Amino acid sequence: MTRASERAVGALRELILHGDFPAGARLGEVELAERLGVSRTPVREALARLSAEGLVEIAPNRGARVTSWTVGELEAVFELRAALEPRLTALAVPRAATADGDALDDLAERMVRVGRPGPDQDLDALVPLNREFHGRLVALADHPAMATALAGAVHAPIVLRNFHTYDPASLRRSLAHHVEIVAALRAGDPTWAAAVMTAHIHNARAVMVRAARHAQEGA
Amino acid sequence: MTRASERAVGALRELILHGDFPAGARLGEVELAERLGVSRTPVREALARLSAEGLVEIAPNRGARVTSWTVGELEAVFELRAALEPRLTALAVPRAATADGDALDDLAERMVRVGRPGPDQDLDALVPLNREFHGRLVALADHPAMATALAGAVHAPIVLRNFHTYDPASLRRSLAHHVEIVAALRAGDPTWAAAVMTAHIHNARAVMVRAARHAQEGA
DNA sequence: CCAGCGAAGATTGTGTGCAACTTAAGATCG
DNA sequence: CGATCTTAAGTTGCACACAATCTTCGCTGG
Repeated sequence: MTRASERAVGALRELILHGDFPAGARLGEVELAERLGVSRTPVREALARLSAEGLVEIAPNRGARVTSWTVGELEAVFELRAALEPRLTALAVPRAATADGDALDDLAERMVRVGRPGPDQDLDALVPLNREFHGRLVALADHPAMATALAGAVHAPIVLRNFHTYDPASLRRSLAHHVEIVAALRAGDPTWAAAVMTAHIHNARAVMVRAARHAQEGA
Repeated sequence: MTRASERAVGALRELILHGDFPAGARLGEVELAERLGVSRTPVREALARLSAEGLVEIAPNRGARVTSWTVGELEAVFELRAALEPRLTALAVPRAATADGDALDDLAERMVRVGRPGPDQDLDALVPLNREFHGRLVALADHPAMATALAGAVHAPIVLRNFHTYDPASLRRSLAHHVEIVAALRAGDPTWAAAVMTAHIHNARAVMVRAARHAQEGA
């Protein structure tokens, strides 16, 4: 059997990312321990690790909560992504083999199909595909320092259930960016790829900030 | 009394940064527990947190070791710093009050005095001053996302006991950079400050990479 | 002599009990 | 009636014990 703390980390991360625990929700240790079928010890370790990832916040003697983001913090996260992810994309270009391009192309195409308005549209299916796309790109860059620095930042938009907040034009742009990044990668042009990634992130930033502002005022 | 795990994190971080545990050294839990006067539980938590900071590496069922850096990883860390720290510096400029400029000026001047060749030179004294200087700049930027992303990277050079590896010309440049950054900050010019910070990091990178190469070949 | 195997020792992973702290409700006093 | 103190319930922090895993050393066989 795999390690209990390992399972706890994965399970809890999925629960949070999937929205079972909304932002700000309290994460009691005994509650999680029962739910995950382990004792409090691995739960504590899982919370500590997710805290390092930025998914939960731990207040001493007061327990853990799912991280909640102010508009300002959300903008800050996108600034960080804008600083790092284009660089990683550029690094990935010369390292990509043909097969990597094929895999990314497949992902980008599937996202376009699933994201296109109509009866087949499934915005929830976009989330894992998007994670996979960006994850593969980061892996190709083969730059652990930047990858870990980025890791804490990428979860924030996901927690906000992002694709439902995209307006049609922004969503179309976002999906087109993926396709264009693959094209730039296949053309072996890191500057092109990085530029599209920059645009991609700024587009996402605009969507998320608008949504967060709206949610904040609406509440 | 303050929390045991908190003390353990701080104490262990200082021990590693101070060089009591060389890179690659094994960190047995019972050994640390006895040394720090706590039980294994807070030690494990401390190791987990320092692992998130990048100071130690944990292998499942095989314990923790002080992170050791290959030349390639070291270069990667400096790439990350080059991507983030100039931005943070630029952000810090408009937020700095006169008192902040004074404090940074004081630090920069003390570093110049302590770093100047002669009987008063004390390269070990530079380490905490340098940490404080960069730390204050990061704090001024008031950008938690970037700050935490950077946190893991800044330790690496310190672990390598850096200032002893500087040749006189590079050291002089490095100390001059600090002074110039303060000047740019006082002039309210973020572009200037960011540019000097970029140069500062590239200068450090050249020194560290050369030293790491030398150490690797010498061993 | 070397490779592979096996058992003992050591170390990490997990469960559980108790102490310390936080928090919220109720009582007491102004 | 409102504010503050008290108290009790619940939760986290820590220590310790046991289980699982890894490592090392010795042994056997080729």
